[in-house]
Amino acid sequence: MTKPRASVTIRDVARRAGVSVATVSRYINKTGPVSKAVGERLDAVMEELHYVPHAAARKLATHKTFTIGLLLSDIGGDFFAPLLRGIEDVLASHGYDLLIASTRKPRRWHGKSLPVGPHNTDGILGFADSLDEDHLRRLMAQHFPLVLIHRTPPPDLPIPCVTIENKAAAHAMTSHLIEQHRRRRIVFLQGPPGEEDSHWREIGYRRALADHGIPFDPGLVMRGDFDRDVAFATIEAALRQGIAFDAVFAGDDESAEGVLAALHVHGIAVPEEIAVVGFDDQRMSPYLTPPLTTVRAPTEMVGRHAAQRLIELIRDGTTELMTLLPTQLVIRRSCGCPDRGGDDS
Amino acid sequence: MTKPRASVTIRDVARRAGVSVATVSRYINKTGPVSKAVGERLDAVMEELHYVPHAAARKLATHKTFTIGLLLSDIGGDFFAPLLRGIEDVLASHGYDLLIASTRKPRRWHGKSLPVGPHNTDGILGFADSLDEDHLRRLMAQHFPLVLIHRTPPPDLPIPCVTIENKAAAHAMTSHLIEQHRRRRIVFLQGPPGEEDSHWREIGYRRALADHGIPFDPGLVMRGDFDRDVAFATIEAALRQGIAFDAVFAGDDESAEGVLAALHVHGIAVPEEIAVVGFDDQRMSPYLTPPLTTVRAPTEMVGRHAAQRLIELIRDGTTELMTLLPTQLVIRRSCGCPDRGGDDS
DNA sequence: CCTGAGGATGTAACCGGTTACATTGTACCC
DNA sequence: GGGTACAATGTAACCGGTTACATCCTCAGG
Repeated sequence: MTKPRASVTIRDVARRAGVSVATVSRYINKTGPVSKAVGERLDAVMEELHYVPHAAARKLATHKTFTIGLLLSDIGGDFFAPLLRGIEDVLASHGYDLLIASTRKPRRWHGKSLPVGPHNTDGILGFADSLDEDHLRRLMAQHFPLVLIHRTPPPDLPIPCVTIENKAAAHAMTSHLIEQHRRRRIVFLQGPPGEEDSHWREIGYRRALADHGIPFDPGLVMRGDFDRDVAFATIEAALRQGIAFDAVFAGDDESAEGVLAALHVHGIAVPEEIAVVGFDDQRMSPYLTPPLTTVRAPTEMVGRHAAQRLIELIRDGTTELMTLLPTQLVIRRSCGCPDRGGDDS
Repeated sequence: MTKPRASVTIRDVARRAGVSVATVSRYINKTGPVSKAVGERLDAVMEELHYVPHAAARKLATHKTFTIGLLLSDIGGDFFAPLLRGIEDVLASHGYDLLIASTRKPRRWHGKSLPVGPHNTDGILGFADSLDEDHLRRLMAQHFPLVLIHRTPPPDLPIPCVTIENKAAAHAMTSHLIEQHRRRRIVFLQGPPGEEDSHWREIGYRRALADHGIPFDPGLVMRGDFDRDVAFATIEAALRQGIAFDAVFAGDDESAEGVLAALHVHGIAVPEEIAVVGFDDQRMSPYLTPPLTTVRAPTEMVGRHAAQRLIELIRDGTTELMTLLPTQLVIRRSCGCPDRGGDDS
């Protein structure tokens, strides 16, 4: 019923083939010479017995797990699928397994010990704020391979990270609104407090204002939390207070959706009265009304690069510290540009 | 540089605390009596040494990995994020780790041996067609815990599975088109060949036709492959051939998107001339033009139930064989129903 | 005072691989 | 013919935990 405990071990294979376990191990791992005849016999025996080496035993003996851990602060969202696909694809092609740990609540592990680490993986990928600074310092102290995704490390910690070009894109987007569409009072909707992408996007926004001689008005920077409903409420409040603005640069597409909804219920025309742009280019963005002008984030590439960096770090002990992937403006209609027909999707 | 091999073992802890390894192990696992005084000393020492038990060693000794494997035929898409979230959440709450193996190409492992199995996990979750029938038989023969997701096992294999109510929903959706919107020539767009969800949806569709006395026309069943572009091409071809139809039941929302696009470029009014409905209720579906009437699939719940079933199977050696989760019609505009304003999102 | 029960702890075998080292055999070269 | 090099293989220790079993101690009951 429960456990026939029939698991086949390397000794069973060795006995059946009339050789020693060392020979079997060497043959499997190509780690020493084995005669052709014995090799063939082993192939046959292993096939016959359905032998599969026990991962834990191997890990214990070699101190290599060939597993990497991925820490996510929140699984779900459009973000996650392409990121994972990129990571998984690269890892698989190098023979690594992927162990995932996630949480609904951001910062679940802050202060606690991590579910992945030296005891069960060869290295870890940490997304955004999934790890706190203590974790980073401890892991570095142990020389444990670690790569951050969408997050830069504290200045004194040389931890490789992979993230996207936020500032330049935000600058370009803001400049587009100013130059092409003559907007001057542009609201910026921030992400959650401390969110790094949002931080850089805001910097780019401010820089663009400065570069065009538009004074920065702190009253135009509002909370969006990368959340549809928060953004909706924020814009409603702004309208009610009579704050004047002619464009909204939402921190991400999620909040842009809320902005569009709020303007819609108030009967304000987009883009004629108020232009709206976002960031990320999510799946639904082309279908919003009007189609959302935004910035495409190469999320799958982020995953691929992060995995690549980590593997190099494990193998060579070193890799590039900073990988910044390019982003790209996606002009649709919500900024005021004309319909360009069969756009991408 | 490379490996300071400074890993702290249970013997280090034992020595430092002046007790034997057995005592330490017993204390950690609460598997035998340990005096209060020693317990406190051990707590202190473990904290001081940052001791974390080595997972592989424990697994080897206990023959329990506390890890489950998830096999995906293709990661990515709106589908996976909620599914994974559900799985991860339940597993984590029971102390299980999640090992993921995926592929871009469907059926990558068909005929080959699997990346997860008895050698590295306590049980596996298999999504749709990720495993072939040989895999299923072999795993069953070894009594290895296995739960299928969005797939039912061959009739002679008692493998638990978790899937959604496709037939009843498809029946209800088709009936809605017939009864509420007087449609009689309804195209059904199939998923990829062999896709099980699609199969049941088609059964529901046919049953509804029969129940309303509408003769089944095989010429109205076409390929959609759950793919936007395939669906687009199929509808274009149908229009060009002059096939008469007044509604399209797309096998999923992805293909419904293609249908809408094709009808749009041909200047056909939806829903006035042709009604369109889908299945899944993806993120973008409310934003299509017109907003898509579809069926909501409780994907996160599927993940939760599957994980729950597997854990029961591992713990108790048995669980329910079939879990069928309810789906729900989501009426929007593409079927011809009037706008109901602030719909869900 | 002796005995038995049970609490607290230690000793050592074991899980299933890997690998350093030893051993044997054969071919090759001088 | 003797020595060397190297291919092919075996022996046994080791990785870091768990756990069956043995030991020792204390305390209650007769």
